[in-house]
Amino acid sequence: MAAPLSLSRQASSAPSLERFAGYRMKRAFNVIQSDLAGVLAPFGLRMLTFSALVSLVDEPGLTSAHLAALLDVERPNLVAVVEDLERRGLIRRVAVPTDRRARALCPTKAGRDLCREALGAVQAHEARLFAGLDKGALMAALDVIRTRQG
Amino acid sequence: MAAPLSLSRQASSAPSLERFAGYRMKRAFNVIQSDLAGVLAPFGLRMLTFSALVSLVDEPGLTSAHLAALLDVERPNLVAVVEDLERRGLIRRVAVPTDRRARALCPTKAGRDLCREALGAVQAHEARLFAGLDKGALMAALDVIRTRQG
DNA sequence: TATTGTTATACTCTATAACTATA
DNA sequence: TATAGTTATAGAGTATAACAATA
Repeated sequence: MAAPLSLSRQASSAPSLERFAGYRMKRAFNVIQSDLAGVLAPFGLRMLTFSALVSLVDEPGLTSAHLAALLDVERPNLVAVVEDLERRGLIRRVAVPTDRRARALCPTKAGRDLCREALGAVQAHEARLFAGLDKGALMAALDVIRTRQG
Repeated sequence: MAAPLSLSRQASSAPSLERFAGYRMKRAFNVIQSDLAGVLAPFGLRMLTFSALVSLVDEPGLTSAHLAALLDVERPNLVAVVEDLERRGLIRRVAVPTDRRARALCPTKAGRDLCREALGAVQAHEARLFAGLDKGALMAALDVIRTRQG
């Protein structure tokens, strides 16, 4: 595939777009995301469902609202996720004695088991993806960016 | 907002999710993306439109298919983008003598001007966002990830 | 046969508005 | 009033299938 017209004024070896970390990040994140989707698919999990399950195994009893705040998504987006997890017997919705509106989300044994397996697969995936890279430094940089809204 | 049930078995100070670079990257990228959208909005540009315009200023005469390959998106997704850019007089579609199917996409003076202004705003934004960080190292790491599909 | 640009379409992700039942 | 969970909905973003014109 050659360029149809040679209108380029220079052999611009450093395209402007590539000078933006935001652009490179988007491209890198696309790779990670589609890769990760492939890793999670065999478990019947998508990224948000996986994140929710892991969070609930870490902190059993969270409500939907707490979970939404933790994962930084809006509450309505968790409805389908929680329903999916419950329908598959991975979590239970437990009545909260002190607040009849709320439902504590608790992982079942099956949920904890699936979570452990999926975590292992994701860990293996990241080990491959970040081999040779300073993952700690990368994560630290990402955290700085994350807390720099505005 | 206190946890409704104290079912947590431990004061798990390092949540499993946070151990994944993919998760941190998603969160960091969300910040960058919404931030960047705010920077580009005053110019009437969205991320993909901005990327397309910058690419065309860098390499005038690219066809839609070339642009799609360059930006790693499917061709149909550029139709609306190119139409938008042309309707606003930022690019022109020039007939290609050697291939009557293709149309060379060429930025106009207005397009180059808007591109320069938007590039400046995005650069300023990134300077703020990455202040104190080793942007070069971060970009290098992102590139390694990007080329590590599968 | 293959490719360009295009249409139509669909799916994912995620946000807002508004309802209900509680608080 | 405010909050928890939910419904309905909408808007990005992006992908696939298929078509007409051209190669």
